[in-house]
Amino acid sequence: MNEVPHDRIDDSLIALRRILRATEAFSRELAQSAGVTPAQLRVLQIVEQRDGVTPKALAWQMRVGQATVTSLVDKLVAQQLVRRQPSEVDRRQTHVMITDKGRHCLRQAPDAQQQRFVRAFRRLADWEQAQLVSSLERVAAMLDTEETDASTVLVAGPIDSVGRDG
Amino acid sequence: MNEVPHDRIDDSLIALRRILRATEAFSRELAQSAGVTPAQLRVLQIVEQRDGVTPKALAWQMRVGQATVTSLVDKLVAQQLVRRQPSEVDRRQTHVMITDKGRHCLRQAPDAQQQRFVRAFRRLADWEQAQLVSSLERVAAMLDTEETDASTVLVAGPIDSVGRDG
DNA sequence: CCAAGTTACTTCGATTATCGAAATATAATG
DNA sequence: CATTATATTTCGATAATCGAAGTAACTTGG
Repeated sequence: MNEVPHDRIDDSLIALRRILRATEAFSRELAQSAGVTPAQLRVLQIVEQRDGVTPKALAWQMRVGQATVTSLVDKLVAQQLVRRQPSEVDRRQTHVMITDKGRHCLRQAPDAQQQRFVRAFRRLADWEQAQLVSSLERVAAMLDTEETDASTVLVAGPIDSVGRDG
Repeated sequence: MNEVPHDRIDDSLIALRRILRATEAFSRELAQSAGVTPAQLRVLQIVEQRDGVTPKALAWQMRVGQATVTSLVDKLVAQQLVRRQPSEVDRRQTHVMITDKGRHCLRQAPDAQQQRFVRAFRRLADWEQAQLVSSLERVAAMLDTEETDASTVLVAGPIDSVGRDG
């Protein structure tokens, strides 16, 4: 098992690269079809998932500074896609809440990436699906650093309710 | 096989999300340790792989406008990491060539992500590695659109020679 | 209860990435 | 040669991002 042909590692990295590129490209299109920028869409998605999230948590999850989050939330507030609500328990804190318009905006985005993925996934046989999940999780574990809080990732992960349409 | 539990799809998307987040975070660190910005690093990596690449090809591969590439290449030229060389066959074209300093800069980046991945990969049993490659390629195929030119992806994919050190 | 320190957030100023439109130079075509 | 097409750059604008400084509110030691 020490004999590892580099071809396989390269193949994996190539595939990973393809996945990343596809996702990046889709995220751009997706944001455009929702009428917001990619960074704003990320915020909006997180806020929908964790309604009332604080700017600090947003910053941590997105790996950007708080100043950046302030700026992004400003833009979304200006478009009335989210609103700020001061916390009642700790008035230093602000809760970012999604608005109906924000939800509607997310619904506008057909999420072509997930649709494509879901369609392809459904065509796979049961054992293939299981294997796919296991492999993806394995790769994720390989790349994940310890600093990543698993629970947060799980909460933040699913991007959007998927397949609930049928 | 029509009965597809959504849990599995969600699990896949969660894992994909984790992979993306890990990669994003690493790319930031990586670029920082190389002394350039993430976007500049992407250009530098591509230029190393496809020395003499034209701005148009760069723009296509990165999915950004040519104006953006011009700006990025400007920055890299200012740091003497790449240079522009007018084409001799078609003087409208410019070739972007990496410099020794540019190569050195890339070497400075330890590429923690790949190292971590490679280390983990080597610990897997043979059959596991094979399965991983196959699964990743399957996912990549699921996400890839037709517009993506396979040959270009392959040329551009491997980011860097990997594992050649040991 | 208050002074000092800490925390959460925003503001400000600067840099970078990005785009589209216009400009420039060159190639190709008829 | 005139026109059209292509490759690139320039220009002006917007967005994302950061660090540092500022503000308000909580916490804690006395």
